[in-house]
Amino acid sequence: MRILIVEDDREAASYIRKGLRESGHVADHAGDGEEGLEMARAAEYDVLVVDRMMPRMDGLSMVAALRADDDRTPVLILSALGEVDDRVEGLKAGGDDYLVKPYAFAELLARVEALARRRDPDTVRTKLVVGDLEMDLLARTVVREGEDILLQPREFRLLEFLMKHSGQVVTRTMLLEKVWDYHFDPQTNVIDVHISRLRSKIDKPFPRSLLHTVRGAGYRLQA
Amino acid sequence: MRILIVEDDREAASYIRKGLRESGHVADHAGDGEEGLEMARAAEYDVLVVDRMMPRMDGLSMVAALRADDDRTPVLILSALGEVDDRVEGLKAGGDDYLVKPYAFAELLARVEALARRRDPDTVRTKLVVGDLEMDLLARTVVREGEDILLQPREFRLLEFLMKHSGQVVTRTMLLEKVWDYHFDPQTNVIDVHISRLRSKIDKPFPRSLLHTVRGAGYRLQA
DNA sequence: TACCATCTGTAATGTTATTGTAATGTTTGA
DNA sequence: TCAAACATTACAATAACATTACAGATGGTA
Repeated sequence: MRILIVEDDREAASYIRKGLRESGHVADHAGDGEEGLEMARAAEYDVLVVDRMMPRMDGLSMVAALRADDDRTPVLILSALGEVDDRVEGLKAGGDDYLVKPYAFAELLARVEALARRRDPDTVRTKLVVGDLEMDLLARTVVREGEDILLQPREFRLLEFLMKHSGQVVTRTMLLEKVWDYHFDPQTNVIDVHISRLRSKIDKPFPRSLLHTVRGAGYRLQA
Repeated sequence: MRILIVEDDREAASYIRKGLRESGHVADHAGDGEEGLEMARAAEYDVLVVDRMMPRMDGLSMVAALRADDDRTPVLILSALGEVDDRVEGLKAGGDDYLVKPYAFAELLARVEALARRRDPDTVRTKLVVGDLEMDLLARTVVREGEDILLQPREFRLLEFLMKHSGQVVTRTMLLEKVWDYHFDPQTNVIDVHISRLRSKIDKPFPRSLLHTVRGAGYRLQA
């Protein structure tokens, strides 16, 4: 995600920037409202994080100017003021959310991501990618190294779930609930069998395997 | 909740501590900034309550040092000074909230709990860090100095427990109950064996060891 | 209806990794 | 210096996982 931070306090800005980058986003920085307006007009950002009080042009004026241009990029306003009236003022100026200093970075991150999600109704991911393995949810196809792989419906659901949680361990209980809709332990080895079948299709024909067993815990899909 | 009180006035400290404990929290105490910094680095706290003026290292310097480490644990600063400028200074140093003496304990409690809640509204702690040792609970991975470390399930549980109580002595009885689900003494050396195996993986290959024996008491994981 | 193909779960069997035990060695503190 | 506490090692039992074959269910088609 591309995020523009408009904040005159360089220290605060670099702190936010660093945190956003660590969470996998691209973050630019403008030092005041005028510069921020210019940058926001020049490039497409997914979210703007705007300090309320700044030299030259304050945050609210900047947002108002942007909205006058018909730019609807979501804006999170940062402010040291916390009164209800200030909050209302901030939202009236065109802000989409309002965060009062001091705030925890985790909260800023959560709000920024919420704003972005709100914009395009939860960014319907239609393609999943893990390493050289790709799944197209609409076409219901799976490809690895350019080779088409045919999966049975249950195998497809299983792989979809694993791909959506790639890098994380997925437990047997999670699989039973999310892939089989079982809410009890069937006392059989259904999972083992399907994992085995899936492996024979997505891993066996290729040099590097993606589906790893984490003994005592579950399975992990990882490049 | 785990809270660290950094306060040189022992009487004040024990008062706060007692109150926090009565509210169901675990509260540790450090007598000055240096000790506080050390303890905060060694263990994971949910909130730090830091007195502003202390011998050796004052509260603001301590918080600044912590932030320089990229430690974002929420900090409530206690101070006898009440001017607006002091408050700003406190927040600039990296404090998250500021409470002026004299205060009512109820207010301190409210603020501490608010800070903890604000930190992650719904995010569960998924990563544990002790020194250069990191554990990702979702991915079920352990890394030290950038090296991946493979652990057996029981070793993983053991280390997870030690990391969650880092800086504290963990007794054999605690380990038997929480890692083995034994509620009796198996009269064997299971723990010794597993501690040994864990050490050979997380400590032996590295210059500084983290897992220390506390003779007659148990073990302590500390940077 | 009968036929066929496809999909999925079960169960039997094979394989491997993990864990506790016990034997033995080492350190520590009184 | 001695006993207790802790550390290390090897090994065998067993629990966890993998694979295969098979059979019931389902749905389409003549």
